[in-house]
Amino acid sequence: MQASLAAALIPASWPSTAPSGAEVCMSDELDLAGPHVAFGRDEEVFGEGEKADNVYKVVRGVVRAFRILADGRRQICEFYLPGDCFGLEAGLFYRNSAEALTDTQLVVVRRSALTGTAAEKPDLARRLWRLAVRDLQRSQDHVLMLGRRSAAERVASFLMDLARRMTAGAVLELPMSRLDIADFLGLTIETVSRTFTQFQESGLIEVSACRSIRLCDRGALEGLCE
Amino acid sequence: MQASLAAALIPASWPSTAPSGAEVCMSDELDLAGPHVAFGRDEEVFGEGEKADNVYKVVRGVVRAFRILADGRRQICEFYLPGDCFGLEAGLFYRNSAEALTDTQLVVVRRSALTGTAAEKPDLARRLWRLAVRDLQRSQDHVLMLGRRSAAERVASFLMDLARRMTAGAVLELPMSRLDIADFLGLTIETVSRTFTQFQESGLIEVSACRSIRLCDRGALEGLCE
DNA sequence: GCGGCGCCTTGACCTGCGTCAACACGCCCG
DNA sequence: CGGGCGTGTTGACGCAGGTCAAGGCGCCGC
Repeated sequence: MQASLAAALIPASWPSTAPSGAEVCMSDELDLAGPHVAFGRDEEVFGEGEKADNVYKVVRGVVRAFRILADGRRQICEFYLPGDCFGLEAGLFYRNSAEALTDTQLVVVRRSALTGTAAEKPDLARRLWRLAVRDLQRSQDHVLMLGRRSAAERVASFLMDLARRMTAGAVLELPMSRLDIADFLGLTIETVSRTFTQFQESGLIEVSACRSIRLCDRGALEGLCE
Repeated sequence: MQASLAAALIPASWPSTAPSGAEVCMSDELDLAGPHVAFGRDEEVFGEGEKADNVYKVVRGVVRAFRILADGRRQICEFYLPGDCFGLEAGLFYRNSAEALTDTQLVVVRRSALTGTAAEKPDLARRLWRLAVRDLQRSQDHVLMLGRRSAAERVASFLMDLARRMTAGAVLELPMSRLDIADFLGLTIETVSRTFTQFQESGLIEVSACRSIRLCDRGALEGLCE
């Protein structure tokens, strides 16, 4: 795909022992610098089981990470938005597949460049760790949602999470299809669609184009997230 | 709960750049040394939202980590078995609660002892990272299971995972109740119970006492895990 | 021994979501 | 302009798993 990459690592100041502000601050824990690589709509970035040689950071566009069962059932684990890093594995191989949702630009860095310098740069090592822990927290939120929430609650959580991460104004532009949403939420497209219209009938949202959602009653939506 | 703790960190050799053997090797990535603390059945180790001052490692017994929704719905994120570490957070606070299932002994280490030395010990930093990444992988497996698998598949996966981690012989001694299993698998106790009897009727397992499960047909069980 | 309490199982019934199918609405291309 | 295709919506129906309720079984204390 892409040949050898010169990767520079830009360190930044880091609080030593005490962790910084309580919760998830999504952006820029890991400042990767390297060549930008473009991926087209639905293009594979890497596949499950491939050798995990590269680490990525989204510059523009959106990426889905997912796993597929033998019979074709798909579960999307995460959507990566601009600023998010992904592809850093503990083992030799990628455990998920990753595809661009839309035309996407990624920074690509050789994994060896990271793990190599991590030994000398404690700062970097700590960041890698925090990156992983934050992903873990998001994944555990996902577990809670899939295990114990109703369809309506899942859709509401999804919209609010996306709105927060995309720092949208009143109107949220969904970068993904109903199928992607369904596969993220452990539902079917029909249920997602019905939930949207049901939200619209209740005045929680307004679906102008099917990818443009106006969040009319954020309070009620928050309420559904618990 | 427990007073000030002297914590020693025992380093161990670590391959530098290349990651070791492909997949999850559960044990002893983090060698924590410190005082042992005992917890009784259903005793809380820490609660969601508390200050995350300690890190734990299971010596004996089992711990559940979980989150509870406002209306009481509970989702267990993970069971920690002997050798597993838990409670290491990126933020200031625990994001899950943790309770001992049975009488349990834990090694307790001050978090500051870890994060402090991590800066000087790249080895340790790398281990912290791998620990987090492995938890992440387990959590993503969990997501796949909750999002896309049937009740029977979930129960089968659960049994096989537990059998592997507990290195059981033919008979698996469940350390947890049906309710715990249900809350881990996103099901109800009734469904878990029915699935067990259905497995028994199909000859996959044999339930001698209700916590003792003989795995009669591992092949078939594996088949259900995909 | 016996009553009470946890935990588990089982049955009958219900419902939220999946399944299947039809149709609507762009959008592209001829 | 019209047909085809991809995507989304809607409706009718079915079913996996939830809910509710009853009862069994082991264990403990008296």
